[in-house]
Amino acid sequence: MIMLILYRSLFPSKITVDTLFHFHLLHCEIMRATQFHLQKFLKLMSDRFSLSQPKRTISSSSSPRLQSNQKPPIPKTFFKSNSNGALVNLLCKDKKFNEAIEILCEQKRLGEAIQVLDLVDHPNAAMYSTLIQLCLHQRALEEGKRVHNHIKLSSFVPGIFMFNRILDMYCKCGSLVDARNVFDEISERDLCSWNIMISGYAKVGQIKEARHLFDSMPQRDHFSWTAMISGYVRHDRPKDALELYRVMQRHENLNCNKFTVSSALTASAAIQTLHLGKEIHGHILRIGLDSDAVVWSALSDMYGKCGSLEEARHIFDKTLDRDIVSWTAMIDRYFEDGKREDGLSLFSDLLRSGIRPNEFTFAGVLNECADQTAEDIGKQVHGYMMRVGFDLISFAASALVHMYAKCGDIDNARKVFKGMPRPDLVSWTSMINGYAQNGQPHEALQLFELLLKSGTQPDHVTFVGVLSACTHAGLVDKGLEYFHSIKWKHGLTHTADHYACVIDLLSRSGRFKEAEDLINQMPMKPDKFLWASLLGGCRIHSNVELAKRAAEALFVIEPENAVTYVTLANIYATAGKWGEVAKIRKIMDDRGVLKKPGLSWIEIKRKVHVFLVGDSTHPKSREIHDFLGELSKKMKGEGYIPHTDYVLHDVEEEQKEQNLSYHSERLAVAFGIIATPPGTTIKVFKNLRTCVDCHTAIKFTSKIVERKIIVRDSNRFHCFEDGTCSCKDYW
DNA sequence: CTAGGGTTAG
Repeated sequence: MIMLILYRSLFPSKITVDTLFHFHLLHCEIMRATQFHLQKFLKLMSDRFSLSQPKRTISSSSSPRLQSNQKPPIPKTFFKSNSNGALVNLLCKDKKFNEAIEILCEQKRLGEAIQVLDLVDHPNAAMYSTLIQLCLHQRALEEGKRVHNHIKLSSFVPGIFMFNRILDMYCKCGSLVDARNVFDEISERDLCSWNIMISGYAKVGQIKEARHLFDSMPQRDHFSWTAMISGYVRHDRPKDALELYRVMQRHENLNCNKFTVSSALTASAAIQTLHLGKEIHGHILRIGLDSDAVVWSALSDMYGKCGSLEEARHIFDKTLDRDIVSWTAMIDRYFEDGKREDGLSLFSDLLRSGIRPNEFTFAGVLNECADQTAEDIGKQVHGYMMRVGFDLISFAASALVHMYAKCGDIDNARKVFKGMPRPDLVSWTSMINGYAQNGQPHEALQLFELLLKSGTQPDHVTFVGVLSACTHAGLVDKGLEYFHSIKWKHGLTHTADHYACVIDLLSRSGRFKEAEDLINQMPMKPDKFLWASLLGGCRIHSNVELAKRAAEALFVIEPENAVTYVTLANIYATAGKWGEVAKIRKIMDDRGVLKKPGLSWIEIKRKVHVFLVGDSTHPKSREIHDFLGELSKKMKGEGYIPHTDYVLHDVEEEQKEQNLSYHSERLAVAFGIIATPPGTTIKVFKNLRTCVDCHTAIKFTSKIVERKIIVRDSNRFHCFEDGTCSCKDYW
């Protein structure tokens, strides 16, 4: 339609192949253009053609000339023609550089926008301003420096306004050194310059410098105070923040505003002091700031963190102009408090309210799904996100990857990941971890190599995934290589997690000497994860002496954890040291250590079925046990020998006296098989680690019933297929 | 849109 109108108005009497061709080109441009740009484009085109209108009427009789004179000027493409390329080219040809820069900046094409600068003889404040703004927004330090240098070399003399913008840009890009240089260069700093500098320092945690400037500045306004207060809050110094807040209140000429009170509220939430928060709440009511959505959010945050969730909800319900942030905060508050149902129900209220959830909302709900391995809900959220649209470069996208990976749906995780134009480090890490946990350690390592090639800098969390992939793949030396590369190649510091991973790696393969050496020379105290890994390794290789050392360390760190006692007892039992076994039993009784009951669950037709060990409460219990009895016979026929040599079972409270008592995962798997059509993949979740016997039994089961069976235990995913498990018996 | 607050994963 637009094409037709444009065409008629410009070429009322003539259609030639050439003009049609041009219109085809224009059409392509228009189709790519956004609504906003379309208007600009049309205006530009009509300006152009109205100028040459007289010629057009004359030439309507002689078509050849019309074509040569009237050709819409489509110059050689200087700028990428992916969208609005021709428009930008036209604008540049017309020397409308301002507009060209504006359009490129709006499309976040920073590099090209800076290129335009080089075409301009005398760039003006507007151009620089737009560019600096975008650099600031994109946190593009290098580009920002380029523009800054351009300004320095040009004839343009920046005013204080421009200086402050540059200052802010450097601060936001995290380059406080550059910012400080600019700050020191400015001859006539205004209050704003000081405030930008202070908040720059405060934001990155250089509180000392911030405070120094704050103390030495000629005069302060509420911006200065608030910047300082929020700096303290952000960097874990809530007490200093509240102290400053109190001092500020004593200055009568200073008004607390919504920014100040929200920071103060965050501070009292951080030290979990309800009465202080209530005091500030009173203050807020007195000065009438209670209608602000952000203040509300801080208020509800404070009440939530100080243990008054109902009060938080009460305030939430009373707030009239709740924005999406308030909703998100309230929903997440429920999740934090373990109230998944309340959180989800508020989320569905939100969907009904018509307010569009943002990336944070999606991320919050998806992360909850990931924690709960609620893939079903996660998928629904994903579907909703597809309908309303979401940014593929956002928390939400990486939360999706995380959710699928955590739920063991590695295919969907990969699909989302592949769809991301520029996956962030968190997505890479989730994906690597996902592969590692889902029995695809080689894919995990391949992906890590891809990450390095992409130029993204891995961090300490990424290496946890990499090291655990090596562990799962049994690649001990490769793992050690990666471990050392953390320091010498990537300049990162080893964390306790890295040490725990390497100890896991070494002790699983029985290289205890190296493991001990490493423990003795590590710079921090070994944590419980490290000792637990070591203990696990000792169990595999029956290393009684070292197991004792590891267990003793664990008894100090977490005396209440039954797993340690049970594992140690098992190691003693395997070594035939029954006296020691009895001792441990006694210690457990004396200390009142209770074993965590093992439970497994399976979701079928949106209903979750939970099983305890030896459970017979399920309505289909009879069928389940009958099925397991039949299965047991077939398994024995195939060569299955039950593992009953462990006196104290791994982690579950159970006596394996008769075959009638099955571990919860066996029951869940059995139920899955009888409740679904042949061939359906069974997916079972378990809160504890699965035991050797069940692991073997499920391997047989997968072969006998010809099903893919996925069991996610507390450690990892096991994917059983045709008699083997993806973990290759290494877990 | 010259400075400031709340949600923030692996």
